[in-house]
Amino acid sequence: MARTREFDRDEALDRAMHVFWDQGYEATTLPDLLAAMGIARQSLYDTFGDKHALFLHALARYDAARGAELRACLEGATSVRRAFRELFLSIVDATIPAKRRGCMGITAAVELGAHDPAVAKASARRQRVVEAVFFRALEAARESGEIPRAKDTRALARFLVAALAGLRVSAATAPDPAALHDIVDITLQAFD
Amino acid sequence: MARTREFDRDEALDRAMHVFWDQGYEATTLPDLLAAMGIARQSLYDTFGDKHALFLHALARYDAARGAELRACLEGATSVRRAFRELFLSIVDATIPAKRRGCMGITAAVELGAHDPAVAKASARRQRVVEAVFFRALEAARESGEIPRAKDTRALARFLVAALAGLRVSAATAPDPAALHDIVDITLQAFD
DNA sequence: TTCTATCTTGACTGATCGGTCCAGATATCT
DNA sequence: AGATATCTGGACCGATCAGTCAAGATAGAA
Repeated sequence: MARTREFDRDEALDRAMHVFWDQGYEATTLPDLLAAMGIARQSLYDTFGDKHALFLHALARYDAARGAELRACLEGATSVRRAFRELFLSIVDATIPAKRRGCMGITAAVELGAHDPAVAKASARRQRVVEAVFFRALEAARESGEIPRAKDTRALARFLVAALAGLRVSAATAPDPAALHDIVDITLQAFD
Repeated sequence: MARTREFDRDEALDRAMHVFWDQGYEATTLPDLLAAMGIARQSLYDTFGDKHALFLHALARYDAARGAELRACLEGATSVRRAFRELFLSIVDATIPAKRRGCMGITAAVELGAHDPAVAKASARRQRVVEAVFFRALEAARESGEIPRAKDTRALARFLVAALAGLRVSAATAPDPAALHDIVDITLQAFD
């Protein structure tokens, strides 16, 4: 009936995601995207809509991948505290070296959130999802006795979401391993 | 000998700062700047150089103002802990309402830091300055006995810098007062 | 008053932006 | 094999970008 698409939609979206992730929204041009995605201009518009729509698709993909990663980190962990420690340290390690890539979610929220309702909504949603993942893990830990019964796990989850963002910003701003480890250590004291 | 400048340099720079602060670097156009500053194109180039140089000037001005503000908050406070509480809460209050303006420093670092050496350098410097201000306040508090002698004030200062960034990102992403107050409360437990 | 250095203004430039259109290629279905 | 729907590539569009240039206005020095 018709010609089939020659490129893989998800792979192309993945590549677009990485370009936006690396450069932000405004600094990314269509030629940048086309080169990275390896597809023609018209294919991009046919498949994803315009630049803004493509960005939202990429952001959703990022959120999904990131959410899965977080869940994998925390669910079924023997010690939630240790799981969070590893999570934070993995961010420290991932942000320091040559691959100086931050968090696409934070970049999107900071760069566009104030003026772009769709991005603001996505950001708020992402924050809720992460908080929920954290909260579930903390609740499980409280029931298992790892965390004191008296702990306000809702507040702790919120704090950890903010701490994660703070760590990422710090890591992106001044990648000093010693300082970042200090930050992680004190953050984890919130479990006591 | 020659005609005198008709506009006030600092006031014009201040207005440019607010535009960048509000919109970020890439999304801000020369016409935006000229309209806000109320000066002609040529005057901008003569006085501040190109857009990028103007941004660096604006960022430096922001850092100076912000640094003075922080010092005023912390220096001479009777209780450092209470001073930090007020500092954090002022950010919560300032970020929530209509004036949904984030932190120009974080925006600059996140949007440009990875690819713009001058901005990266300014961001790192700002972080060092803020950490130093925090550190001094904490040291003074330790000597006055407000904080336990055993506290690692260097680490605590670093943590508080990160916490501040995390709070700002959270406030910009999902301005829920209850959640933000939870975050502040747990952050302040680091003093115990 | 005259001279002159500098400010102001607005037109202009080449480049690049995001987005559209069209012609030709191609794979699937009948 | 033929018909056709869709993909691909590249030319093209008006708009807008940051930055420059030149001409006129203006204030201070002599």
